[in-house]
Amino acid sequence: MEVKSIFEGITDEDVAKMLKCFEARKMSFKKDRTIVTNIINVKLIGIILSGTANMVRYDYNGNRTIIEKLETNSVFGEVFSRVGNDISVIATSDCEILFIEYEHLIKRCKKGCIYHTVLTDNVLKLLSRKIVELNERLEILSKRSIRDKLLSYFELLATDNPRRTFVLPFTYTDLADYLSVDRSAMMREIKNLKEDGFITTNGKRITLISY
Amino acid sequence: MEVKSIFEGITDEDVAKMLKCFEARKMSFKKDRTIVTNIINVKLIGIILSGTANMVRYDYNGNRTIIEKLETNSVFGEVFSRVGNDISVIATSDCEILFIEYEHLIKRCKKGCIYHTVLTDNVLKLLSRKIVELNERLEILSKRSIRDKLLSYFELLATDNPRRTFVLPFTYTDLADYLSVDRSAMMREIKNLKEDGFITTNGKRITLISY
DNA sequence: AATTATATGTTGCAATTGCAACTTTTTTGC
DNA sequence: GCAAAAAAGTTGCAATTGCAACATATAATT
Repeated sequence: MEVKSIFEGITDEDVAKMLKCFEARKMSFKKDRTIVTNIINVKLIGIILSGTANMVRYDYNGNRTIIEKLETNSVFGEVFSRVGNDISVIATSDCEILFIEYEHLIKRCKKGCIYHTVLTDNVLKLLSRKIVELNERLEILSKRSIRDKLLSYFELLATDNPRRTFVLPFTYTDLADYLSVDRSAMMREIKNLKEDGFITTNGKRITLISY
Repeated sequence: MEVKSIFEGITDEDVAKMLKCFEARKMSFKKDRTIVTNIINVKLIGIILSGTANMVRYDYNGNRTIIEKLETNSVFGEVFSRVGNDISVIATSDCEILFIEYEHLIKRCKKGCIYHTVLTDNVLKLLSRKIVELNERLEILSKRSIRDKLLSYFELLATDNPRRTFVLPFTYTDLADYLSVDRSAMMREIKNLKEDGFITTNGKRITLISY
């Protein structure tokens, strides 16, 4: 998840110049405050300089879906994340956000911003990475049972850890909203997975058991 | 869905030059043949020059998921579509596919391919568009009932049509695999939607009823 | 430290879904 | 135009899920 900044490979000095040219604006948000709503047609993108946030949607039944966890250097906005009129980004800790117009990022400007090529390459990589993440998410949501959703998400988290253990990046309540399932049904299924010997848990530390 | 070619804005002559430089390869596939399997770590991308294909996955239960419908000018490959070891692209009609190494698309080459900037912009747009599509898909799959999945997919298809009518781009069998639900349960729910006055159908032509 | 709020854990029950096993209709290939 | 294959349409039934309504544990706030 170590998202690199879109300014990777550009000196601080040059970044500062570009930001000025881009008319970038920095804003601060307290925990639990709404950073943006109704992302549709907003041509701004936001970069999280510090803090964390969730991108969420509430449907007409009042069900919350956590669309995406955003961390430092994460980027959000219409192009990067979502079209739709019911999406919000909510700070889950105190945040500093940098807003830039998307067009600036990809269009070469007339002024002296010579690093647009580097920037474009970085944006390309970021978009590719986003696509990979979205596909991972899709693979999980396309599973037909809560059990399979949990197992494929856990599998993803355990990847690259030989001990097949990991710490949930969510509360269990949030996990249910991330997997789009009922919380109590999910808890029941986690209990079943433990009883059936698929996992062991210790709070948010979960270990996948292999035979 | 009108996907523009990644070579949009470049003359045929120059495209031909670039393809040579890229060592692009054109291949033909008959209907129902497998175009690629196990996309993981394949740094090639494929462009559909003619015909249609589905990107599919079979899970260990034998359930098929249609990840994506691919049409003329659609692009697929690890960066554009999916990491994973169980994905295939299957021709749904006779197809011509152009294979190019991804690196060529985004790296400026030493030879005389002067249109890399245009190409990069096109790839950027394509990736953005893909992200939008993936998010639409995610919104559908995150719905908790078959009814809501159907309704939000239908809503998407009816968008921009004042008559709120559209033709399913799928067979009903495929639609079930696209929504990741059981086919017979889906058919039952479609019947319920008709009885409850949400939709009318005539074969694959469906009309959403508004009050 | 006490109070409040939030998260975790449980369970009965009703509704929804998936599965299996069919029939009927439509499409495809010869 | 006929036979075979695929798709569409149905239904009973068992399994899974969501909902509601709790109890308990943990974290946050004053």
